[in-house]
Amino acid sequence: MVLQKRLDYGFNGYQVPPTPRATRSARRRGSFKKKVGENQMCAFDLLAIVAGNLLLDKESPPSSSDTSADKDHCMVVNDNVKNEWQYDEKNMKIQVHDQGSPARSFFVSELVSLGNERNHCSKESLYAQNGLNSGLACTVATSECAERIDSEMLVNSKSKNEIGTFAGKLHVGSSGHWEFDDCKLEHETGKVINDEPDKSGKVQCGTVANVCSSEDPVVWDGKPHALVSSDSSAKVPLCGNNISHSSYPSNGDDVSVDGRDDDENSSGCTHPSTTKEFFRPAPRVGDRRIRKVLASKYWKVAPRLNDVTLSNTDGADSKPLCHKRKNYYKYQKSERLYPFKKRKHFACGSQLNSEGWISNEFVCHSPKKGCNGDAAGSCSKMHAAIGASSSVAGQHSSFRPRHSHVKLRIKSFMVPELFIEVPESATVGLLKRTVMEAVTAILGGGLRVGVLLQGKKVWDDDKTLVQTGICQNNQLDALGFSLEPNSSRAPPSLCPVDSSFLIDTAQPVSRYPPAPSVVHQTTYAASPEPHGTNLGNLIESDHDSAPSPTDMSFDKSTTDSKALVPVPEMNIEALAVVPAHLKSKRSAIVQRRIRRPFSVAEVEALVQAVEKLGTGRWRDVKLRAFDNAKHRTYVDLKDKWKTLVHTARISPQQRRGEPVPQELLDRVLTAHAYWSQQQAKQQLKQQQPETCLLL
DNA sequence: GTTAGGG
DNA sequence: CCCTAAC
Repeated sequence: MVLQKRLDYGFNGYQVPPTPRATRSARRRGSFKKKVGENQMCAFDLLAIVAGNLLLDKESPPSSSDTSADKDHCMVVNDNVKNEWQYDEKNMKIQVHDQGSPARSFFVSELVSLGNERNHCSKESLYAQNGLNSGLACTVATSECAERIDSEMLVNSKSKNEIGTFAGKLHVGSSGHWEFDDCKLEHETGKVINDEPDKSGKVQCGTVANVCSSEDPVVWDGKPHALVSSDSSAKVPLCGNNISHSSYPSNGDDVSVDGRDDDENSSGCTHPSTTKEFFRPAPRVGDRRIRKVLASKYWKVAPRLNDVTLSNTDGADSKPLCHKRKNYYKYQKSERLYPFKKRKHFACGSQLNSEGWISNEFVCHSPKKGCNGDAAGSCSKMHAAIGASSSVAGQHSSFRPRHSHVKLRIKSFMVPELFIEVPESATVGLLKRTVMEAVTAILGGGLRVGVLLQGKKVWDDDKTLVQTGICQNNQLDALGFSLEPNSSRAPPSLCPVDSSFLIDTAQPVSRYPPAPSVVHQTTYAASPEPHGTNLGNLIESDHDSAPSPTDMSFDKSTTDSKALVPVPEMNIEALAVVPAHLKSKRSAIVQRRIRRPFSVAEVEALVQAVEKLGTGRWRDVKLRAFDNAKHRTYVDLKDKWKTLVHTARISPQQRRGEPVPQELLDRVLTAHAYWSQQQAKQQLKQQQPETCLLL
């Protein structure tokens, strides 16, 4: 049975994280200080800022809890915020009254919270093992909401597969930052704590973080909730890893950076989620209590190797972490997430449930039939609903009076279509996990933000908002953002998406030549040493990330006229399909590596190495020519040689992909023939003595 | 861990 | 690019 579902979160959108925060690295860079000034900010900056909400900073290792936080506690309870939130039902706002800072208001819609089953979190999930799966999104609930929440679900993180969702989105319409200084962590109790469970319409803020026990340590990655900050100041809202560390500059001028190194925290279950999501029960929604869930954690992918070491410098408690690390390596080795499998069953007729529920719909199985067309558009539906908001964040003007700021409010991001396949006998729990994995695959795949203006994609990152016209009010209405598979802009920890995808779809190939090969060729040309060279060194070590279109610098003369290009239909391939006939719960998540076509330079390097070393010594070839190309295994090289030989034998018309110079193909054939001959000779020599002995 | 070959 | 047998 194939289930196809499109997930809608809230208003078909990713949850907007209420609190833009800076990761430590971001704080180091001071990027959070960036403001959006229409006169100085270019499109790229805007992208970076938005992306900052979406992508986890790879460099930020999972942080531990802060001074006031007990390491062993998985639960973050923040009672600092209590009674400071005033929910304005009429306007669907939350007014924040903070000492020392002006009141801020947040648009609130629905709530999203995620309950993770504990064992899933700790044992079954690859993501968990990789620190991806950590805990709950925290929630802030009105008492009304709280009543609706199955307390068991929230309280007991061990519960089975409870994914409770209060779909919703949050609009943060302020420049303010939230600080949670007095968070306390409560071990093993994943309960939402309402400091003042009154029913007066006030909003309680309970933070549920990383619900897992210390025996099931999960590295909290500190991943911010995705999303969108409508913070008009547009400070890069990278998420701080630690709730207690989170110090969100409220004016962009001063950022307190906690110098503590969180990495030392090694006890399990450490990194509390800092996210808060405010919600109110969806009005007029009736009994829609549980909806889809997005946990912030899924916005982060595995940390880099050294990040994984996290916490572990003191050696204590290293065991679980080592375990985790091991898994992480495994994950690393298997490379990044990639669509689980090619879509053989494109959805023909997936529909959105108006409520955003997962409705299981049968999918037409027709393998090749033109479902592609339909599906192809789905990714482009990831566009964020955006509203130009002048109502929010008016405070900023006071900070930087010199520049007029562009104020944006991104209401939500839409989750792209998902295709899910589960056996009929699958349990609901499995279904939930499957969906979660699918979502994770997307989110974990790394996203970048595209900017659209009047339906057209703005490619030129260097243009200022003024130049692009984004700052104009009427244009703001036409401004949109899209989430797209990320590539180079993503931290390495984020899964790169097949570069060819970007090149093929999001980028007109003819106009913007694929960068990897460009890089290769230039580098290669730079050191035209003949034989004996380690060609691999000429090949950039890691082209995990192909430059995204936004990275490319073009001739200014051309970019000007092409700053706006039609939004290409996204390749549905970028979306994930979850095969749910899980052979085993673990292997279900193992994903195919992304396809990385060999560049001409790589082919040349390969040919040269094989000419020298011969076939059958792929490890040597790898070391010699591709030592720095981590993503090329010797098996890859062997396979490539295989295809090269095949390619050389077929007619040019039959060849596909980036054309390989005939000269190279000739060398391939020559070398292949030569080494085949050598091999035959070797075998003969070996057989000779044997036969002699036999005789 | 490598190699070879089928899928 | 994956998988796996064989070494």
